[in-house]
Amino acid sequence: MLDKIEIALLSALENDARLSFAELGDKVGLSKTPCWSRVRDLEKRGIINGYRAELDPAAIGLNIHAFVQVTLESAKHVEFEAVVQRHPSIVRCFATAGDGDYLLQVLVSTIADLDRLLRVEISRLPGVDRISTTVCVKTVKHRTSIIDCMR
Amino acid sequence: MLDKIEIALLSALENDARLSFAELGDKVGLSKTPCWSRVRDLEKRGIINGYRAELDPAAIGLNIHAFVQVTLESAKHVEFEAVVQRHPSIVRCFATAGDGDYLLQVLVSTIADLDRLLRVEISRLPGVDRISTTVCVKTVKHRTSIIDCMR
DNA sequence: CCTGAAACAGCGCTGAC
DNA sequence: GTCAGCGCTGTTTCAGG
Repeated sequence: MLDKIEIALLSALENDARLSFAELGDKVGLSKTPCWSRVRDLEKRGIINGYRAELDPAAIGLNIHAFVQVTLESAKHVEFEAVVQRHPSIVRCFATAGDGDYLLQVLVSTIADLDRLLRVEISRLPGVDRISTTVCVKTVKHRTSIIDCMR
Repeated sequence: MLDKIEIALLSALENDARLSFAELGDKVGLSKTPCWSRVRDLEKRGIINGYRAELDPAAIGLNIHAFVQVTLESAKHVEFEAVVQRHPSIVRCFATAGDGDYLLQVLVSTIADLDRLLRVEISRLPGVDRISTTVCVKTVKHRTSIIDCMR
């Protein structure tokens, strides 16, 4: 599925997406031509989804980071997901098996913002029965490369 | 704290970290020199933490995505965090306020891997009292740019 | 599959304005 | 902020192992 060179390419690009193909080639032991074509191939196969600048939330004033477990009372999944998609403070949303139907990851500036988000924006969403919030007090680990999970 | 041009730069780079400074300049209405110096400044201020290729976990065989809430019985935080840091399948770890002391995000290939991770690797970690696992069955939303949370 | 060379436009980066 | 400039890079194509 993935050979050693592809894994090396992915690992390098997960650490620094702005590497030039010459630098990339040095890291994986390839000249820039095959290096370029293999990266292009990884993009076409949907393995590389894009290249993103990683920002520090706290550095731009997003000091509150929380997880919200949502339980729906009724089959309002479509409406609920639509609202979630368009809400700017909801960074991620996962449908889950276990307690709760959804897990939301939210990012806001102040506790007042969090309060408003939870009590007036999420709780009143169509079909929401119960929410349970967990505030993140420290980021212990933030792995930048998921390719290491494969070993 | 951040002016309009900086927000535009961050937004553009969160969508495509491989943009050249000339392309970036076009998007924000700047020539490439000030564009370059402002991005460099954003990096030095710690607002831009790096540039990462975003991979599709499922495309590389990481089919199981789960969240694990961990409660510690004793003051073994240091040892626990050290093990978490070095475990390849644990992508993220947050210390939390609320039910549970930590929230782990894990990525593995198969249910068997998840079972082993939970029952032999995490449960037996120093000080672990209770764990509660939530499996992600669908990613509803995965916002690539957090700069939108600021409005 | 890979390398190496050649080509050109465009790039990162510096310095002067 | 702008502009001009240097050397190197990205991308493509080609010939060859």
